[in-house]
Amino acid sequence: MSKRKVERLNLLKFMPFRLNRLAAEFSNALAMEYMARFGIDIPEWRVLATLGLHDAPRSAQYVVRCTRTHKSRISRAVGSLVTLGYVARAEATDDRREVMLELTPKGRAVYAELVPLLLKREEAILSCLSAEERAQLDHLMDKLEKSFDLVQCGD
Amino acid sequence: MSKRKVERLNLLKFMPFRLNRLAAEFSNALAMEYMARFGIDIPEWRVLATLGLHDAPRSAQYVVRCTRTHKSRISRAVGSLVTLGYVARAEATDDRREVMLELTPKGRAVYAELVPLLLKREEAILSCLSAEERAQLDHLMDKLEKSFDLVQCGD
DNA sequence: GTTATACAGTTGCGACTGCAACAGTCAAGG
DNA sequence: CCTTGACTGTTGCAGTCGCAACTGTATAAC
Repeated sequence: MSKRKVERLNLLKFMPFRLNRLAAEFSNALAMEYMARFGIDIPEWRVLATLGLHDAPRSAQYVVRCTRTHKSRISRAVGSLVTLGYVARAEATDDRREVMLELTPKGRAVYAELVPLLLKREEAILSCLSAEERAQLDHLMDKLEKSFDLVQCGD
Repeated sequence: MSKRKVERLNLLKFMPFRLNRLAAEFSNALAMEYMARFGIDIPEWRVLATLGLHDAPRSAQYVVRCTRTHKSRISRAVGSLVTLGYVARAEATDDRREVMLELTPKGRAVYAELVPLLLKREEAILSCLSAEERAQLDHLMDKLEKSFDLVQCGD
């Protein structure tokens, strides 16, 4: 009768658990900012951020690819943003299946106001790391992302 | 009329976004294993992992603290695990508000089978990093966790 | 032109989640 | 003893999510 010792696992040192916890804390710390101020949630913020990065309209499919977010989520987020008057939908002239999206002036104003706030908050949270440590973190995450085949957003 | 340049933000370099994406990928890569095999999901796995780490029964509240998971989620996860026959509920003798939880022999068997599989998978995913890089990652996450006041599980 | 296949985006549906309200229990103070 | 406040765990409810089915459009093959 073998009474071999059972291999144990400490959840607090288990990578998926730690990542989930950290991601949730990080998001919550920043979400306060825009949720309260402009009535948008995280998927909506992702759409805003993607459209705000460019000056020309983009298709919904493009946003899906860039944000790695399910198309149904993007579709609903776009719906909310249109209702809020932050985003305008327009049919594409060349391929009428696509829906072209762009920020309205009101949406651009929100974006311009939001981005510095968020970057400042991110900065505050990362201030517990030295410059070198931040560079390490960036490098490590790059490596992990690449190994997951999470390649960049093909423009 | 000031036409100042708008500050932009690249979502792919924005920490909460990256963390969320990485956490989701990591979890999905491992969740396959136990979801398919034993019909449990992530919150259920967390309960299993917490109880499996100790030999004596623990209260539900203890699991809540260790996993940083909402008590309603834990309550429902425990319900499923009891139905599956992996966990046994017993009233606490000293404080009858508490529900003491422990793994059944069947639950222990699942734990013993699952842990090596998960550690192996985690290992495979982290194999894109050198030993030094892994130490760095661990160190950086420790620092971030501490700065979020995510302190250890008070036993 | 017609058919078949592939793609973009929307929506109904079932499952899951967190919040808040709740019942049961405990401990302290009068 | 009784009341008050705090704590543990459960549950109803409303909101969100992903999947799969669907509509409408484009493209290719014949």
